[in-house]
Amino acid sequence: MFSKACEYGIKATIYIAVKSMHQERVSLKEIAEEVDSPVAFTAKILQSLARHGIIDSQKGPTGGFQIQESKIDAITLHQIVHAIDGDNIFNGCGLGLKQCDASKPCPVHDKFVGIRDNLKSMLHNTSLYELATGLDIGLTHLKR
Amino acid sequence: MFSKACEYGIKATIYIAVKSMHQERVSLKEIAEEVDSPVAFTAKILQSLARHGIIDSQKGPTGGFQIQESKIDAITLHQIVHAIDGDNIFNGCGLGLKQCDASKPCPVHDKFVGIRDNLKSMLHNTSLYELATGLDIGLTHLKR
DNA sequence: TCTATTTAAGATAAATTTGTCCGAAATAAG
DNA sequence: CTTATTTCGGACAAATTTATCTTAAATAGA
Ligand code: FES
Ligand code: FES
Repeated sequence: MFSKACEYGIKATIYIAVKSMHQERVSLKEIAEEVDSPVAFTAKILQSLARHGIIDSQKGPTGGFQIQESKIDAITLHQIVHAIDGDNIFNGCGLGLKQCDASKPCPVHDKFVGIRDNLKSMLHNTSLYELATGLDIGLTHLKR
Repeated sequence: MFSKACEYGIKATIYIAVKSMHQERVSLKEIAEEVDSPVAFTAKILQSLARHGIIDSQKGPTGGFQIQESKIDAITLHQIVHAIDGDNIFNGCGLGLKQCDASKPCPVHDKFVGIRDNLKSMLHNTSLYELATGLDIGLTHLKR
């Protein structure tokens, strides 16, 4: 469904959000540890998220990653997924046709569009805040 | 969403079904042409579908692929996807945790399970027959 | 200023997926 | 039986994704 990069990116962002809500900056090493992801690969993903303006990064001792508390509420899963995996999952044809278009639909178009739109609106309606809160109060987990 | 192999496999199966409904066997070459897929790769996928008992193959001159007409109605998209992509998409965690389990859910579990179940039931409820019919009467297309 | 620490960036490598090639096996037809 | 045609099977190759390594840049603190 999502790429590994996206899975790691989502988990990392949620973890950073939890820490940010407690006014703590967090290091790459800690993130990779808590998220169960390869350190250097995670670094790449976080760099990309930083360039997309979703997270902030700070170099040097006491450096690390954080998210402005005021933004946590406004960031959606959609933004994260879009930043990492692009928009093919949101607009692409389920059978890989170059263009998904109801005027020349593939055999699964009608059935597929519903699922795709479901996913899209779920991601749009899910805020980083609620995901981080669930994790913070121990309702959900990042490893298993 | 689906792998390339799965996309090709679905399109090929639908095309074979259309031909089979007209009592015609169809060659690999024709399938790859009509489905816009690489010939040799398509051969691999069709071999796999044949081993899974979803399609029949026949070697030699006048050989090719076909589907028993009586089965077309009973074959579902789910069977095809499951044969090629396995069941990770149906049961796997959206964030890649080793096990998706409501008793130790990942942050997106509750939201994700709905989407995943939607997809699953859509694939279960979509028969090869209806997809092939749509294509046969020119309502849908395999290339673009 | 110097050092230690942490992220940035680019090159490189490993793993997986996608795609190709070629000889073998089956089989229809002359 | 021989030949032409078609799928089968395994090895091989290319492309993409995932993961690592190394050096540079920033920066906090001694
Ligand atoms: S054309 Fe294939 S999903 Fe729309
Ligand atoms: S645990 Fe992640 S989707 Fe169920």
